[in-house]
Amino acid sequence: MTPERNKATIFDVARRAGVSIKTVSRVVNNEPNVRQRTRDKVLRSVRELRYLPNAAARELGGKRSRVVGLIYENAQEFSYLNDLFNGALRICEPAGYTLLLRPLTLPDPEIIEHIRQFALNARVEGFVLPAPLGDLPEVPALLREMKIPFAAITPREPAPDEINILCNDEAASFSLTELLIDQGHRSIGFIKGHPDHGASAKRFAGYRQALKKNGLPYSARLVRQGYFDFDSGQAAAARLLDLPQPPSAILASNDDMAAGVIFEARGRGLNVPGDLSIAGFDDTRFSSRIWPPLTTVRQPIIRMAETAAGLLIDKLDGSDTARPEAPFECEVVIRESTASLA
Amino acid sequence: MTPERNKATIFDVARRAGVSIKTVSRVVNNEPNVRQRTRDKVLRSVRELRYLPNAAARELGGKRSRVVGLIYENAQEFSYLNDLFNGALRICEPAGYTLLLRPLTLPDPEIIEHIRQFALNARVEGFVLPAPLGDLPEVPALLREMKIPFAAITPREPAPDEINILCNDEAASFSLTELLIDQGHRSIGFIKGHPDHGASAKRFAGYRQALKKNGLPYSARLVRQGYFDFDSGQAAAARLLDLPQPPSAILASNDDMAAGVIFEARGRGLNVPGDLSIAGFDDTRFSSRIWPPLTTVRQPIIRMAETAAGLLIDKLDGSDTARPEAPFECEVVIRESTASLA
DNA sequence: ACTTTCATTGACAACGCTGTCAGCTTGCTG
DNA sequence: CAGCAAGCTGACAGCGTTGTCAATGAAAGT
Repeated sequence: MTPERNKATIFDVARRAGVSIKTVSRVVNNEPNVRQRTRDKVLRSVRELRYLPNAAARELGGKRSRVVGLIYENAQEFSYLNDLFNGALRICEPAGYTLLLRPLTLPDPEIIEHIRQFALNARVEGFVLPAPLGDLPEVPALLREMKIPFAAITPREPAPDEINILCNDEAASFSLTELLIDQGHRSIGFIKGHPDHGASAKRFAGYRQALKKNGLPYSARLVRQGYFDFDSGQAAAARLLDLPQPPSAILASNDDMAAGVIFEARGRGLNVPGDLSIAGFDDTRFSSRIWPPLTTVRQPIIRMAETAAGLLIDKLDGSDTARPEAPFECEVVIRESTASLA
Repeated sequence: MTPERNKATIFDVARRAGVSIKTVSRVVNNEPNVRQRTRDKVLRSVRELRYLPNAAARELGGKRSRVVGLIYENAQEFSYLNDLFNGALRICEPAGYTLLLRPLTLPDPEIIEHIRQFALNARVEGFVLPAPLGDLPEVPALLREMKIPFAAITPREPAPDEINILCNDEAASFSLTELLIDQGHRSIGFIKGHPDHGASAKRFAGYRQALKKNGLPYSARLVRQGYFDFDSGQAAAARLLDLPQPPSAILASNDDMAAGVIFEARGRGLNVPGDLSIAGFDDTRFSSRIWPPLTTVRQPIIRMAETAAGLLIDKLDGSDTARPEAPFECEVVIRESTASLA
């Protein structure tokens, strides 16, 4: 069944280089205490024989699987997942790590058990933990209990000795809100994100701060709860637009919901952005493809994922360079779904 | 570094059950020639000790990695990839296989080398090969050369002894075109898909057949080449709409391009579907979320992926039940981007 | 009852690597 | 130039399975 494979083993390399297998092992694993000349000899025969270490033997002998797990919520926006995966993969692959994906469906009372099984079955050495899984307290708790290191990509408070990648959601939300205010909007609706996502609170906070700083009143009527999906965005928009004095702009906590707002506005014959300005978050693949193209906030997900994977692997490899990461900067992308109030 | 793991080994199980490790191995691997009573005894201690076979030892001893690779074009529509992955995973995981993803960027002169490296590094035993990679002749050729079985999900001619999952693209395209004809459209533009995708030709063929059967003339002017992306769809639409006698309906070979057509139509102040009916293919996540919601064709990707993975694993496991699969049925989804000609 | 056959079971050698530890070289120190 | 530390190298024992093959037990045929 199994196809023919790379046949050269560490013995072949050792014989050809005239050293012991242990020395080959040292060279291949970049361990210290090998004379340069010896190292070169070994590397040459590695190349000549196209030697590829047998991962199974490596794991069995060395207790290291070199597997990094990436668990995520299945309902997440695909472009987010795609960036996440590609970013992490770009780091893991050259470092000799295998990146394993595992979707999880929320809510799920057995989620902890599923993660545990996955970690065990796949021999995961470390996890990349994107939002919203990193926001659930029990997930980090489980990993701590299992003593599996993880790199969270989520706007929570960074715990000591744990890797946590942040971006300045709050500041971005602030800017976006100010943009609308600068355009003359005085009544700005806000659709909150899923309460289990840490980003939701941050984005909401940025909105409130911008109102406050610009002397605009905060009205709870203009704020609706959403759940990051299209339908909840549409529903929230419907209620905002049904208000006796509907807002002239709506800020949705992500683009899916913003798309729902546009959908609802169109259904009511409203002109966007003429009658209603709309902005979102995330700069999804489709944000620029819908009509009108969406004003939104772009997170550097790929770089965040790269950093997360990089720090995690450093930790797994023991090259513990403890460096506190500065939050990543979000970027406001201004498109055509927002306009000055006539 | 490596966290504490499941400690029970095959020896522990064997001792507890009062048998040899080989017998435990037999039971765990569902091999024949074990008395039922013995099997039960072993299974009980497996359960009691929460025994989990060590995958590395298994691979080292048995030469089987139980890794299935899923390579895909990175530019692919995410929802397609997501369905693909989830479908395949749903089969692989319970069967004890690890599903490994590997994005590939096209075009890439070294793609073959990348796939080869991936197969070697990850010890891939079998591949799920979705379009358009399965359409490239060199990819199946490489896998045949490496003697790695694969299950292609692509509308090519099924090769003997190879797994190939099909769906009736052509018939779906035919239906979609007839739908427009039934709505009174007599001048229907068509935007072809990427020439490297097998589906493109099928979809185009269905269009032509429908015209022919309904006695409508075929005009090359009404056909433009696209590349499955939004921009090429928009560009093609621009040229069709610039025609002295523009079509009253446009059929795009996928939804991304159809979204581009809508975008272009809106930019010109055209009313969709009032002035122009538009339909696409694939029923992307956003197809129902853009305005107007898109009439399109839905493929049962998840089921296709499940079937592909299932047949592949059967083959890897040696339970070779050679069964010719009937093509999967696509489903025309009628939404609001198409309407009767006034 | 005595083979013969086949199902069932176990002993033990791989599999290809890393960890441990001992031994041999060097280079320095005084 | 002895004496010692540090650098370098190799021998060898695992690691936890599966594959091979021989041994045993049970069923069937004569």
